[in-house]
Amino acid sequence: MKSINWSASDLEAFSALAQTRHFTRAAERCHLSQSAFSQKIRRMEDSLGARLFERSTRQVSLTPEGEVFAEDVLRIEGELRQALAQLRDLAQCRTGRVAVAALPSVAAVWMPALIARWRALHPQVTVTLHDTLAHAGLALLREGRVDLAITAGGDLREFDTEVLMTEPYWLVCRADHPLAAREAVTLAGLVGEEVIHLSRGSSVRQHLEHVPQVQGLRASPLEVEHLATLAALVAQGLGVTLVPELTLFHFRQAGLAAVPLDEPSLARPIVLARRKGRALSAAAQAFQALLREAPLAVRPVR
Amino acid sequence: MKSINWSASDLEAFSALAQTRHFTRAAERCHLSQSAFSQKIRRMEDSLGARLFERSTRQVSLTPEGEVFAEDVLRIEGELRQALAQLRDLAQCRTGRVAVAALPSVAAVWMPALIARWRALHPQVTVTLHDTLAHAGLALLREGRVDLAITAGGDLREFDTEVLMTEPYWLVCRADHPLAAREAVTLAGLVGEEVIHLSRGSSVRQHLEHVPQVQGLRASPLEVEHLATLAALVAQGLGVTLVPELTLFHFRQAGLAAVPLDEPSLARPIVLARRKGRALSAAAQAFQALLREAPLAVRPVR
DNA sequence: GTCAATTACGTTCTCCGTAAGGATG
DNA sequence: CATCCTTACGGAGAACGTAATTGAC
Repeated sequence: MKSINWSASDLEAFSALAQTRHFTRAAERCHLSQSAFSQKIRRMEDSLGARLFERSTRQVSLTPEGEVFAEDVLRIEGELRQALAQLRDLAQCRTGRVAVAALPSVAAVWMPALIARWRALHPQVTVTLHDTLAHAGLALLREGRVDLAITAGGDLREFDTEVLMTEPYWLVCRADHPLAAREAVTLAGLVGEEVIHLSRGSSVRQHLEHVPQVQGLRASPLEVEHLATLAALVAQGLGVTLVPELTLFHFRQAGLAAVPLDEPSLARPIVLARRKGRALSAAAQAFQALLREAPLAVRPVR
Repeated sequence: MKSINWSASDLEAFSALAQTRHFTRAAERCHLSQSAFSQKIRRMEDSLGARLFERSTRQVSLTPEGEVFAEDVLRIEGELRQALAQLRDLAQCRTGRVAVAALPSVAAVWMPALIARWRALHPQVTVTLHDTLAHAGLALLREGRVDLAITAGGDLREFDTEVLMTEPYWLVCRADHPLAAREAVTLAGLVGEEVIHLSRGSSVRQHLEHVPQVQGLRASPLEVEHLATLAALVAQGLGVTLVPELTLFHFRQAGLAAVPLDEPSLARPIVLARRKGRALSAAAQAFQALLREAPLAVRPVR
């Protein structure tokens, strides 16, 4: 009546015998010798203090207790199998979900191709993309609503971070502007230009405000919330503007020109943030790996 | 990444660590050395190809995959425990049910005390008692509606049988009948008496019809279905009757007397019948054991 | 420096396979 | 007598414990 350590193979052996009602065939199904199989069943019965099978040398059948047990075992076996399979699938990114928050510019320029690659690699893993401003993205991360946040600047001390890429700025001006034809410009070359800024809530503006040389430029009294508006103002000839590379797609229109700003100090870091002390899911790890190689593939041109 | 044979102790170890988040304490809970415990967890992770826990030497926490698995494991562990417990309970007659069919006389005379003993021994095991005539009882047995049938005679070839007791017959007559005072009578001593029989459907009558000496007696033209009617007819002085011992309780009334019939050949066997080739449940086995000793305790007196 | 998890290594013990035994039709 | 389950016995490998090692705070 000694207690044994019930294992999946025990359950399997039991249900094989319950179904076949034949030791030899059940043993084959379990890839065991008939003798070992017999011992296995015997050990189970001993540990329970109950016969599970009624056997003569010619006939094997379940006892009433065995029948009750058979139902339970069949169910439990399936659940265990399913739990293990689910775990394997999660670990191998054959199923699961990953949620990412990204700045709108990142979401619009960088993510689409990346998500396309992701879907090719892991078609069964759901990706949820939140295109949010920096603050909102970090809030989602803090609450655990997303696994990863891609942001720029801000107070990131509560998170684990890594810089994915540093994003250069570009000058945007009218196509007929004297600077439009230049290969590159510097901040010094912008003295006298009227610069239209985004409003103070934007991460771009916050970044620019920390750069003394930008403070030295002439700021337009105009301040807008949206890049589309900014493009229209510049197109109208009301000034020029400075924007990070990833936002350039807003300015690809007739009448506007973009010129690289040759100011390494101004490049803004695009940061990947994770919750501190929290392990990433396998899917999130895989997505992160993709993020790390992706910047190499992204080179927006003028 | 080698596959292991998942056992109950593995699930237990996992859930212990998931709850305590501390290897040393979880190992204690599982009665394992901390080292063995650590290896156990490692083997599980290896076999899954997935980390279940995120550990530093100071901090242990579940990975996202581990959390998913934890829910499953907790449920499965409980179900396995419950299935094993239920089986043990069934085997030890700590729960369960047993159904018995018995002749009305057996049910009325023998069963009540026996069931009382049963309930003292196995209070949680439900007993269903069907007090049926022989034919109906065997039908219930054949259909598997009862585990055991207690009957007398009939065609029992399709069942496994054993004789529980052989029941002597008694003469029942008026108290003022000449034979009433006798210590015992024989069939020969009944010549000339008018004997009232039960109707041909009863097992008693069928049994008596196979005894030549009874055929030699003078049969009353009266035939009744019920023993109570029979008692009334005898009390009225319309004849005497022959009944098995277990039915005597119907005749314990003023004006009637019962005299042992000293005819071993007439004793009718009370038979316990089981379905052939079917194992009995533990509860049914225990009930059967009680039945086997019970006849010794039953000695109805005059 | 202490606490806690991992690694190393020798040992124990479970479990399996081969082979002999026994029961049943 | 053939089939099929059980018992006997020896061996391989899994799992455990002690002890040394590594790592974090």
